[in-house]
Amino acid sequence: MNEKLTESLENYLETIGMLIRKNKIARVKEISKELNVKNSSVNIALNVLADKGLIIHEKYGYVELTPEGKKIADDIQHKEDVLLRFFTEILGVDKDIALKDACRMEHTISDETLAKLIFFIGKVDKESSFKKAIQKNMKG
Amino acid sequence: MNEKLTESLENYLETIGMLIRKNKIARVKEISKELNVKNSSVNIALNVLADKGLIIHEKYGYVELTPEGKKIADDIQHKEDVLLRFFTEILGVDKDIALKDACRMEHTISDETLAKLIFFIGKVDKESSFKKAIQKNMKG
DNA sequence: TTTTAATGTTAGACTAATATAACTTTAAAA
DNA sequence: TTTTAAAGTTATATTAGTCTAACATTAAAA
Repeated sequence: MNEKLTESLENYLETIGMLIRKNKIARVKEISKELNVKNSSVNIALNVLADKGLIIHEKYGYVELTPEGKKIADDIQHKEDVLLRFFTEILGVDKDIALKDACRMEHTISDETLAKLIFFIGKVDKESSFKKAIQKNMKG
Repeated sequence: MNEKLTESLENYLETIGMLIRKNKIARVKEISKELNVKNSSVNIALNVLADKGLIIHEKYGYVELTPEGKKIADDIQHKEDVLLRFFTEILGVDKDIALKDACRMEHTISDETLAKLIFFIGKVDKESSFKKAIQKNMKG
């Protein structure tokens, strides 16, 4: 059951989650626009995700996430958020570039490394001396 | 000419570079062993890389990198090294996990983010108070 | 020098992800 | 209520990367 998804399928799930958050509903057209693919490609991916029990998609209807699908979508979104924060707030990477990097790396970072990274960001936030040292150091 | 390589082709180049560094020569068998693929898969990839002018491979002979191929191989290896150092030395990730993560992320990190990361690691190394703060903070 | 094991190559098949083009359904405008 | 444009679907094709199985070459052992 817990087969690792491909990067492509993870992106579909994440996008569906984002659209539902933003618009309440997710439609094929919106997904294809977001991912820069054709409706036909979306349809094929949706069939695969439905087979895996991660979405519900009735013909010509909206796309919904099952609880399991939502869990995965949220997990990937969380990884993106953490990476984005690290790149922008600590490394000082330009926001657009940081987002692109986060969107690609979110599929490959391990849970262990993610946990360490979250811990690191937390420490930086909580301890002002540490934060100042970083900001001072990353400017020059 | 400067078409972006696929992750798979990048891995082949990087592996060829590593084998030449380690053994002076790179052979199909060694590449397939390293990447956990079959010889036939290696052969197909080598044909593609040769077409792109990144390797030289005469039938039944060793595999060599062209200057352009070596440049790409070194570049990817460098990205891996930087990521590995960050994960192990600063985040404190277990070495095996850190290496796996680095090997996947080396294909997606941008030059901009890499540069910032190198700068960050350099600062941590040079300023002992900063380093101490990080080590102290990452233990707990 | 011949035989044979190891290595390398080629042909053909499969999977995943995409596209185009033709067709269907839905829903909004006339 | 009918027409039509937008959205969704299906069929078919292509590309990249892999595999297995059959075949070829090399080099080492007999």
